[in-house]
Amino acid sequence: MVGLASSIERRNGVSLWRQIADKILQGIASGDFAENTALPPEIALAERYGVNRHTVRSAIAALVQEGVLKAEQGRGTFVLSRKRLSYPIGARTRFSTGLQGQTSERHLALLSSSTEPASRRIAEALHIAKGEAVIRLETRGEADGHAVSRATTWFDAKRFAGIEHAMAETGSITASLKRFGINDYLRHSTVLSARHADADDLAALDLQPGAIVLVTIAVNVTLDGEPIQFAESRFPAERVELRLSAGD
Amino acid sequence: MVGLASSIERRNGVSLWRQIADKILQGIASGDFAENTALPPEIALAERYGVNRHTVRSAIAALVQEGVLKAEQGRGTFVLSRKRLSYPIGARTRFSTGLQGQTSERHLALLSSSTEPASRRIAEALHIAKGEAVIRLETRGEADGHAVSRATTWFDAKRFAGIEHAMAETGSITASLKRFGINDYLRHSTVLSARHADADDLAALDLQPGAIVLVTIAVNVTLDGEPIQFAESRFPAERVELRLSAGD
DNA sequence: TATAGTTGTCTATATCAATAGACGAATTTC
DNA sequence: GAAATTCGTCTATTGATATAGACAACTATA
Repeated sequence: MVGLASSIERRNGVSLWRQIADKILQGIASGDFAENTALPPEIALAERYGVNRHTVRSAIAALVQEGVLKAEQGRGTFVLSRKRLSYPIGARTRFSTGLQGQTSERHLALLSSSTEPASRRIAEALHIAKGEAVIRLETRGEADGHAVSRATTWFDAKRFAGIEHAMAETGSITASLKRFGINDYLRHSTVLSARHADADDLAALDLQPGAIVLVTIAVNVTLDGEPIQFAESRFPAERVELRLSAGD
Repeated sequence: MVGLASSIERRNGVSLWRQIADKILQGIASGDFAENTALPPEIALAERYGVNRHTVRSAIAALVQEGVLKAEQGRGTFVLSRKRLSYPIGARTRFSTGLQGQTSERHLALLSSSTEPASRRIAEALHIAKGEAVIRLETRGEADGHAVSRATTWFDAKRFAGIEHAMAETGSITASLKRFGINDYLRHSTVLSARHADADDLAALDLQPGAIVLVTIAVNVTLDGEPIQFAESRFPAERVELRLSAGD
């Protein structure tokens, strides 16, 4: 659709094979390379991108490793089906319900939890004093066995004492908050950015180095506007897109 | 704030010096390295990231080239001030008003325009038949002389004939739509993703290769819900963050 | 079965990326 | 003025990246 010719840059800190791999991923996302069909042969790709066949092979090898492509000697290299999940963000953003219909199974896995003093930023967001105790949860969102998010969440430790146990049992923030008398809550604000995945993201989200993560920083509030949760979530850009609904 | 130890990955298609450069940028964004102060000396940075001093120097050289840092022999390397713009997205998303208060000057520059048949995707979004003529505008958002967005926008050619001239004159979508009797409009939907900048983005947004762009795909509608505009916008992640307001 | 088309493997070469060490040049501090 | 600190430049070495060419292995098709 947009289809602006975007060529390859050299000597820029990003190796050619990774740039080619990214272009192939883009091509799959944009529909240039259809799923379950063969990619153009290596020689054609090399010509198309103006690089050597071996460089294309390096890119393909990386994508085979990532599970995006499957190479078959003598036949061709095939695009495996891999749809991006579309994660809705709005006033009623919730992990599980947001992915309904796109996956058969999803839940939040609690990786670890701890209690720590609130940093200035978290204290401001939660309307508590700096240094007050907050509970920090490290979670991974999983859908059909694939990691789709990696989040760090903070709650006021006084008000939500023991929420880590509720999370571990239920695998759901919404269900855990119900135990503290909160039957409904709203997304107050979301700030969005993107960066390269760091080592923690790579491990938790099963990504290859150089991958991009979408980062959201959000505050959830009760219906009265009282802040209850501060969270930073990372989504693998190659597997997830964020859908913002106006009327939500 | 989150402060998870994120170390450096080797042999991954992204060179160490670019990874270090990205980490320094992150450090500036997160406040670890304050603006208008000196960075830790090269040897300290090399130790901190576990690489050779020369590798750190390569990273610094790239950031000096980008205008983020300034090195002074004998004194140190200094962080120049460069705050991320915070671009609000909601039902009333508009380029100019959204940045009010953060910049003294901003406008949309029209790079080029053309008329073309609507692709399936654009036809669906604008509720017209596939192949109908649409006007395509290529624009660059500028704030205080810096490029902050690069967008491709489509309008129904029948209804908005000549809108490219209005855009060129006014430098504003909102003002241009007024000439066609549209005094107000709403953001109907936004889909958000991220990827590495392509060659066109690099040139238009004055980025270094390897940079990340945030991508939004949006549909604007009249108050009656009639779609009038389809747009794909790219924002440099290192200079812009997107702020999503729930009540907007 | 023969041929064309495609991926897989091998060798060789040139350039880039990263490390290592030494020393020069400019600035600040004592 | 001397010393310490810090950035700038140079040489050398190693491993990763990229190109080039040749040929083997496998598949599909005429």
